[in-house]
Amino acid sequence: MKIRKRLQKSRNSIKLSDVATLAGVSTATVSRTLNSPDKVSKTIAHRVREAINELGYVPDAAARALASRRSRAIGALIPTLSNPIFADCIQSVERHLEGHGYALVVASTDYMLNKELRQAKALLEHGIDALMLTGSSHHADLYPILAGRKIPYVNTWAITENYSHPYVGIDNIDAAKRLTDYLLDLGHRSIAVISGISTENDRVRDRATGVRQALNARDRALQPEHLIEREYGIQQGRDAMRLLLAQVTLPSAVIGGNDLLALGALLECQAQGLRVPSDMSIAGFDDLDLASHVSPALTTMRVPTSDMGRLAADYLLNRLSGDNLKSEKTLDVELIVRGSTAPPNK
Amino acid sequence: MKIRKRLQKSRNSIKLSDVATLAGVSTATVSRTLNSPDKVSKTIAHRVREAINELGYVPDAAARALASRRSRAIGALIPTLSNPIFADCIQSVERHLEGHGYALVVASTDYMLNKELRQAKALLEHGIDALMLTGSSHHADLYPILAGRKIPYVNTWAITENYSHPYVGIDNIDAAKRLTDYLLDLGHRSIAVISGISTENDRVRDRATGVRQALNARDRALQPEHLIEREYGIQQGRDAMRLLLAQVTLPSAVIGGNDLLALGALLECQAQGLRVPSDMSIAGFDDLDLASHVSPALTTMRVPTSDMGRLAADYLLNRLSGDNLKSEKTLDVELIVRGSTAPPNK
DNA sequence: CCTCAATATGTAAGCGATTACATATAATGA
DNA sequence: TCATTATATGTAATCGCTTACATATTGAGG
Repeated sequence: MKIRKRLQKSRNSIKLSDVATLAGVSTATVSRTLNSPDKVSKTIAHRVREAINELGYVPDAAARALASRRSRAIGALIPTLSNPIFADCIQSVERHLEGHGYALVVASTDYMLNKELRQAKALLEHGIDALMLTGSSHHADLYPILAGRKIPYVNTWAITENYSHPYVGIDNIDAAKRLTDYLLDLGHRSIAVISGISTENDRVRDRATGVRQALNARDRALQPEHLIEREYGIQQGRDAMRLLLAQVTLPSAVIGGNDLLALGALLECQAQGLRVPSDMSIAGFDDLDLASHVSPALTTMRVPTSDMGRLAADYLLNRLSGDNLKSEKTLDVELIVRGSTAPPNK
Repeated sequence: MKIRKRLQKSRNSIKLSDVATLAGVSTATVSRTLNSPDKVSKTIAHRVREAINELGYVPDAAARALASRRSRAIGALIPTLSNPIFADCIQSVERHLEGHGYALVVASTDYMLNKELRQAKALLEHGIDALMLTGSSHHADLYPILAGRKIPYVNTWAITENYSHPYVGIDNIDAAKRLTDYLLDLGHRSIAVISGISTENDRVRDRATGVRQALNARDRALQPEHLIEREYGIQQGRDAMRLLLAQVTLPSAVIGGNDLLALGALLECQAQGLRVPSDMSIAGFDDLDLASHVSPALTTMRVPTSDMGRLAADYLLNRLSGDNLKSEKTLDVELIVRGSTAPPNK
């Protein structure tokens, strides 16, 4: 008589059938007490639960996933956790998923669509039930793959052209337009932008577009030399500002693609003896914690980072529990006026 | 004749046996080409790979996990992603796992050991192969559970007493001691600490301990009223500094439990007209990006956040691929002296 | 009492891989 | 040339659950 030896782990370990035996019921009943308690009588359910406790039974995720075809895990694709707005957003997602028994699998794209696709595939192979994406423009293969596997997904941080895909995001164009309008209303006529890297990044592009549209609406234009792209970071903001300040025609206001770039710009101005906001107005994006504490405090567009995470998570959870609704949630972005902006010096 | 209807997802979907049929080989061979290519002849492997491509086959993670008993997912438990040092660390972990085909499941503990235990259980139920922990003191039930399931784990951000558990971390006591020594060497005699919340947080406690030890070594003591605990945050740092400045005996130097607290302290000093560092020296912990850009730039202890993530990930990956080595890696913390500290005013 | 529907369990067939063991084939050495 | 090993495949038994369908039980209505 030969006995197959399996890996150690499985031995010893208590399985559902052990619980069933101890409770004197069938495996189906144990499974039901766990997954749809309403289908089991009080008395039996109680007995089963006692058996579970006595044995310290823990269900096997893989077996459960295989049989039920749901892994109870949700994937999130973000550019990088090193950007605090994404970290905060993901934190919010995790908090909400956790409460619903879902695990969060994160993967980062480094702002590259190719990597996004690769990571998406990896997440799918690892077995996620739904996927949260960043931005609205993706690799051409992405949506088809998701559709093929019928994986619910949602875009975040941006809205979707034609509302063709579910999203929970902000209107970056409009936000940038409003910020620019605010500066124009203050009297600024020459506005520069220190932008994030626009390559493969629709949010960044939209923000630049918004600035352009606002300027054009008043018969102005964004001068090519007044648009500088840099990776998000304080140092990069400083570098960019240095370039701007070295130009022949100085802007009177600068919009940072995010608060870090804006802060860098602010610091560089101060380092060069310019006074903010009297000599130079500076505005940012995101309203990081920082923004309100620097001096002068940063005028910025506040983005509801946590709300976005929560709503995106909620949407996916709803999809997974059957609701087949679409989601087209545009969240409000709030202009926070602080000390770093003022009318220009005449 | 009755045909069982299964959920939709499974139909249509291509499975390993389909590949086997198309390639004209057995399922075992397909599985082998995927998992141990060296055991398959070139020609057959090639044929199998062609079949895979032609069908667009993607392995089913759940089935694979059930049969092989490994999910190819690793869990990470951190206090919160909202603290950038953890976000950066996790980012680094993700980057390294990704390259090895492992997925990263994150869960946050909010600095609470109970929640840590709960989340650990949740992660285990979701089926992780290994677990990365934060800190070295955990709920009493945690290690036994991990041991029971033979799950490799590693502590981070701290070292383990008696080297009783694998870790990749820093010696917080020593780091705080060195920072304090530096201030003492500058001539400071009255040093205050704005600490994180020490409850259930060994890193925070260790740092306070380090300060105490350094002071005691020079026959000084940390005055109770000179130790203030606050959550990590700029505003909290300001609040704490305000309290300190309202006291009868002012310290001449303040150590922040992290850079945010230190920065808050710095800003509050400046807001109250104190000059840093001449009137008050301020030092932080972590060396966030910020620290070097504020003015005066922050003296701080640099913690190798990304290295920690990478090394922790590496250790776990090694464990999973068989190496049964222990890990007791104490990473170096570097004192970065900048403008926010100076000898005290006489 | 009896019928019929609703409710509570049980039975056992998958889910889609991995892998121990058996078998066939090729390579090696005497 | 033949026995003896490697090397390559195939066969089929799991892995630990979920769930469709069958069966048993209970209760309500007539």
